[in-house]
Amino acid sequence: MSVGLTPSQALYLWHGATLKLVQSDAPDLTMRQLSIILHIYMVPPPHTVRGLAALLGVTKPVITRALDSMGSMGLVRRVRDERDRRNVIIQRTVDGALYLENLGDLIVYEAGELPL
Amino acid sequence: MSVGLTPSQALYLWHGATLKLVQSDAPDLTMRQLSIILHIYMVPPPHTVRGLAALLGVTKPVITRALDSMGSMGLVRRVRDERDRRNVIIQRTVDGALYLENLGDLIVYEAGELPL
DNA sequence: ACTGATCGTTTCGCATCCGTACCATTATAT
DNA sequence: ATATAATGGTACGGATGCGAAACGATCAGT
Repeated sequence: MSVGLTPSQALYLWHGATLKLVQSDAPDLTMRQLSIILHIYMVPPPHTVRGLAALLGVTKPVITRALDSMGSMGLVRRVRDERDRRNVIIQRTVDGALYLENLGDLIVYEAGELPL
Repeated sequence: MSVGLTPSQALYLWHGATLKLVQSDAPDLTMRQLSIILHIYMVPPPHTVRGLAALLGVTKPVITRALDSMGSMGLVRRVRDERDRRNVIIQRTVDGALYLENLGDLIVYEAGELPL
């Protein structure tokens, strides 16, 4: 199954998906927050604050605040690393998995609506 | 050319694309702003403040402010409708077209990196 | 001409996000 | 034991976004 995508199709896809995302009542994540939660769920652990900050090219407080926000939404969870108690390991949650599952379905649906 | 996309592939695609977008020096658009500019460029004109507000399900000032921001970035342009001077027609710009062209290429590149 | 509706903008108070700088805790090296 | 480094969090001032409400300009109906 190939995912050959033209630039025009790519933009149509993003147009439809972001529109649905904005229209929905789902929590309105920042682009950075979305990038963070996607990374946490799509890339094998462990994930740390410092690692995410370096990956995104932003400062640590950005990650801390994003985890605060998404944590209060129940999308991610913080756990102290017992092997090195300076670290905080960011973990997935059921609600976070549901959120991304919903996002994935939304994009797939938009892809189905694409003009070929 | 089919765009069959599994939910997993969709999330990988968004993961890669949002990550590159955050990492880049490109102006950091809000999800709403991104949705607006995509709509302006992907859907035939005319585009008005009220129409966009209704489409996104947000209030008018949100659109006004988004146009202020993106206007100062040179991504969109406002023009009075001479047939009905109450209306403001939102138009495309060269810089806006370049911005979206870049976004489209970025997504296409990520799609090429997708695990099949 | 007058009235009411429509459209975009502005103002207001509030919430959130940003980067810089600093702090508390914990680990490592000497 | 002490000093140094590393990690995440907090405080701060500034920038930006938000919705509700009010405003000025313009149009349409009578």
